[in-house]
Amino acid sequence: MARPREFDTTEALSQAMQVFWSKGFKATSLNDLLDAMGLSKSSFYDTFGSKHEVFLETIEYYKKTMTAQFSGVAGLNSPARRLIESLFDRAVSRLTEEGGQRGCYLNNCVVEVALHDPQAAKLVNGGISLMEDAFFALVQRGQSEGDIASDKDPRVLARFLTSSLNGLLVLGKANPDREALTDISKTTLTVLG
Amino acid sequence: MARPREFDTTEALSQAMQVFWSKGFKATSLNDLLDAMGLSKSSFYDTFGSKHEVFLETIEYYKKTMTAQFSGVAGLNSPARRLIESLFDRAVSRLTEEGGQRGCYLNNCVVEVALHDPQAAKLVNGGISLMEDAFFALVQRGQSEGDIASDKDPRVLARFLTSSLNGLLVLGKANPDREALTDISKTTLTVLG
DNA sequence: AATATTTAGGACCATTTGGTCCAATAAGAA
DNA sequence: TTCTTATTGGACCAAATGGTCCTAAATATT
Repeated sequence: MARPREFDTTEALSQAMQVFWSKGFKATSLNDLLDAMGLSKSSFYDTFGSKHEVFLETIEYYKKTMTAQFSGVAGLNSPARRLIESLFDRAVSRLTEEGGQRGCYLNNCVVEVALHDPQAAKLVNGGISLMEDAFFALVQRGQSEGDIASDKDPRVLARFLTSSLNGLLVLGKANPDREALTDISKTTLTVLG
Repeated sequence: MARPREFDTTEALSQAMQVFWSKGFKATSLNDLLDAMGLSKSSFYDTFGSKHEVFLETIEYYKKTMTAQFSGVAGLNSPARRLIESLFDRAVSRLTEEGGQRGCYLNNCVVEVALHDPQAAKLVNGGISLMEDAFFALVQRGQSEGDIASDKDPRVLARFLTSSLNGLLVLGKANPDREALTDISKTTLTVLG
């Protein structure tokens, strides 16, 4: 029919997410977005509608990629307990790398907008549920593999792990002290039995 | 000498904090502040200098009041372990109350601003240290009272509790589900032995 | 070649932003 | 009473905000 789109929508979305992730929603200006996405104003509004709409889409996008990553990890043959440990290890490593203090995107979104942006809140909540569910599956597997105490409710453990990981990410954002973060991470994992 | 100040600086600061706490730094406009503080623009700038300066002052203010609260709690004769438990219980209660989802002010500040506002970051970090120290003192007391496992490093436990409380507050902000939060809280406390 | 549509770029918009400054007034201290 | 200072309120500011709209060029399909 006509001239096809020159840019990759998904790629643009991914770039938008990076900016929101680093600066937050409010602190990200339209120009920040256009620069990062490499779009003209017209293309931007034609394709995405508004700043807020892109924002919502980046949350969805994050959920998709995070889920993919998680189920990638969960699919490995390593014992589930090891996988859980490595998730925490990786969080600590990332936090102590240069520029690795952005934390979890969902986490950031919760804190900044959950109270005043019901649409975003709903999406973010869905994302956190996915996280919890991923932990749940891993915990169950760990229990059947004998590496995680079987007398504990896997749902409870999953919630605990989700909360702990978020706490770790916040604290690491505030102060990326490898020793302290490792302490926290190890202590958390002792709960698995 | 001359006409005395009509408003209470501390009270105004407290009101400013409430707004920042609810809306975040960026999303709080000057008018929001003036309304909440009950000040005219002139008084505001005469007394506080700028939006950013008030913001920094509210963090200091929060630290002061939080420390007072904490050491108030720590000074009670109840067993230290009970006090720790009640801190978590209270967090859960607050989160499940109507309008109680603002979380921890320091936590919010970390997430929104730590990466781009070094001054705020420093203050917030100090606040988190105070929190950790308060937990540290309580853990030590709990250990000497025999209610907390003595074979565990109190510093490590203090860090763990700080992280956990922050995680709890974030998750509660996202989804104030009493059952889930209680699960998390209880699981956290099992670590104390 | 004609048509359809995306592209970039910029003009344009009203609103809001944080902030300065001034004038009039109010009230305590000397 | 006089002096000093705080108060309010509003005029004023430049810059940035998110967003609309239009034009002209580019690029595909038919």
